[in-house]
Amino acid sequence: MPELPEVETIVRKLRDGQPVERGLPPYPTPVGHVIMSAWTNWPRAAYPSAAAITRDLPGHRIESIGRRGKYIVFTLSTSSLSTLACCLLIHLKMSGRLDVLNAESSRDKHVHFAFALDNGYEIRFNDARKFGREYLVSDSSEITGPLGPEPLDPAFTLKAFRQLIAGKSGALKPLLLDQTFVAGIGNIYADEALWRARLHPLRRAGTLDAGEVAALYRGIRAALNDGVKHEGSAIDWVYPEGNYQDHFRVYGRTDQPCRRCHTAIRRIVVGQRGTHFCPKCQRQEAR
DNA sequence: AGCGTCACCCGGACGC
DNA sequence: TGCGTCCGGGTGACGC
Repeated sequence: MPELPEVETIVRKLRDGQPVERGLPPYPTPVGHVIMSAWTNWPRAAYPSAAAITRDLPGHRIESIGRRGKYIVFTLSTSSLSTLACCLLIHLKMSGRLDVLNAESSRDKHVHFAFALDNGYEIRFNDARKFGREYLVSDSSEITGPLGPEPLDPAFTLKAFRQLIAGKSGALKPLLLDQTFVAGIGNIYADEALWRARLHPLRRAGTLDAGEVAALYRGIRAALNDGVKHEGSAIDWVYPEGNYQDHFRVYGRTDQPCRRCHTAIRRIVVGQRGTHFCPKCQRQEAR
């Protein structure tokens, strides 16, 4: 459920030393600090392996913290202890969160990966459902290479989007969820973008006219920008962060009135995913 | 290429 | 209260 806006919020707060959950104390930014040790008790989440990460992560300095799609990217530089530059990527998947806490404090039972810094703090990957993954690679593109463009990047123009969607023929909802098409959109923001564009989730990409392609482009950008503005969505106990859930137009609003036309929002399943839309203003047929 | 299906997990919701 | 069952989320693998 962390999608682009949630991951972006997490990255910004991590850089600034702000906790992900209200009530937890702030902490010094990890940027500039050297990793002293690494630990995991869930080897299958570690790429290339738990042994490689616990062996090779210590000694690196955290140069910067960024985001690509739904991946959190720690760019690591060399230090006196280590001579190879590399990247640590973390994908939170469903239930992951990152906490920065005093290394002496006891770890929650759902922490499966942690690394300690030279300032007494420890970055902890807390993941109740164990779907998350961490990757230590020399070049982040090894992991993020297949991803499509960043939808909020200035380079992601309407012209670029037209070229991107030109060869596509399948239904819009699965297309938006395809990270190699556009990076960072998940189930919530796909539904929200389609509502804004007035396009049915099962509409075929190849049937859109120029105006509808533009509407979809604007819908994607508006939904994601709005999500970032509200610091993401806190839709259950996993991510007690932003308040975008209070602004959902369709997601999770089954049987509630459409905010445009008051028709009851419908829920269908598309590609195993709950999909919410307004049956009146998101018509399936082409104009 | 695109689509369907399953697997990976487990906390929480729900029904009894 | 306790127990059983189902759900859902992102993604990769696999089969058609």
